[in-house]
Amino acid sequence: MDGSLCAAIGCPPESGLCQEFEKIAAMHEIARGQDMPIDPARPALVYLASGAVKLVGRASGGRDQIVAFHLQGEILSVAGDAMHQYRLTALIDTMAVVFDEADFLECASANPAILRAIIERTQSALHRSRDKAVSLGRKSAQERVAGFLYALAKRMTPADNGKCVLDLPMSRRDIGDSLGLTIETISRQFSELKSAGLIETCGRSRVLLPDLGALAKLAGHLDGAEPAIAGS
Amino acid sequence: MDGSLCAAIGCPPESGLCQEFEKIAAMHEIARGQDMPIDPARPALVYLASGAVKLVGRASGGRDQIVAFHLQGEILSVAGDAMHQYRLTALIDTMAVVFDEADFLECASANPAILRAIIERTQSALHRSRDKAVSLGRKSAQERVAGFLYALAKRMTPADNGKCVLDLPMSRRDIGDSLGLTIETISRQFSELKSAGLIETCGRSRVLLPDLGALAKLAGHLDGAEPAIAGS
DNA sequence: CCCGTTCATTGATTTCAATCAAAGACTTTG
DNA sequence: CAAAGTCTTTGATTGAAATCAATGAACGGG
Repeated sequence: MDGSLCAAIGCPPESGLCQEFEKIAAMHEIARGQDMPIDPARPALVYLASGAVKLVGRASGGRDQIVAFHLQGEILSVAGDAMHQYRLTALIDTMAVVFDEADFLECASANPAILRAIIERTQSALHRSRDKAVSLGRKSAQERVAGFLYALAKRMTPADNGKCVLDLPMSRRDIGDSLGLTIETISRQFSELKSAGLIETCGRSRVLLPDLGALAKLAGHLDGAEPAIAGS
Repeated sequence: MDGSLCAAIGCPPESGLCQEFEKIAAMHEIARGQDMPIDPARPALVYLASGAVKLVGRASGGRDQIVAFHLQGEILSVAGDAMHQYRLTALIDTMAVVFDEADFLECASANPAILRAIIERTQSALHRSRDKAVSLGRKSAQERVAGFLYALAKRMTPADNGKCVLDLPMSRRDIGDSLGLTIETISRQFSELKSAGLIETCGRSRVLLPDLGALAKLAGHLDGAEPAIAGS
């Protein structure tokens, strides 16, 4: 391993714990577009040393739903006993370290800092998943696309609040699979946002967002009190 | 407190840790239909000593999406910094113990067993949330309703595999808000399932499921290999 | 540099669930 | 037990996104 896992989870290098983890770790080099082998019987923890992946759930009929994107340095948990079947696919060439969850936790038991790091990351994933559920369950195509671009901007360029430029690391299909929409709908929404002056595109992946605030508003998020209705 | 929290998270009664937790705990008695006060600025951990709650996310325009149901004995984490606004509403009279998350983890740091219990519960919630995302994003109304009933049956009567009787603890509106559908659509799907002989209803809440296997099939879950298409 | 492939856009039509509207069933309460 | 209210069911219509179909733009290998 390269030690970046230890840095990521706050494991002190001098503790010798890294050597312990190394014993139970399985390294996987996954080329862009390839799936990571997952044993459904054994819950796994995956650390992304480099690269980026999508976690995809599949319903019958080949309908795919991307449940999360994960980037370099993140840790994710993959279930054993879920209703649906999941696979982890590399968006770009990726180096992943896979642990059997039980083994990892056994190993980490001595170190509360690591356990707390896992808790924190799992909770972030949970909270993002909940937000996704709200979007998927209750929002229009336009709101979902606007929210997607807004969230991506916030995640990739946290500082800039007015405008920003994005290089989308995923295809229209991936965006559709993430938002529960078809590629055609994604395309149409991009066109509408363009007409509305809220985005400009350049090639397939380059997007300019001139007014992040307006985008957030379109996303239909409820931040702050809902305007009161007169008489109620 | 009543000690059930310690039992739930595996905290040894003789350790004196329960007394520590008691210091940072806030008890809340919430009547059916009432919201639990949540401070959006402070992430919280909530233990349900008794009762049942729904965690509801709200988009603009008053559109509600139930993100999870939680029952007696469960622990849930409520975010501070989410895209949407969430509230925790009691389905029945509920006794909840609320902790500031940071305080709780500080207190639990000495005890890896507690941290592992939190990890396990958070991961279960995450995995269920992912399954929900797949349903919300890619499934028809019929599949969602069938899947809902199937999952509820599995959760409430884990032993019986053939048929079972449910007493729905939530209204049609709650089911709709959980599945991203309207009450009318829920009602229509119930009627269709009735005609198909897959459910029988008795009053508002009593439901008989004579064929759990057929229900699972209708739910569109992908368990096992997808049937190969000839020539591909 | 050009051709071929893949990916994205645009248009026409269909479909599923939302919405609008009304009637019927179950509870609760006086 | 009756009345009031809430929750549920059913029906008619609308609407947003899926699907079907074709064109057009970007990338990559020869």
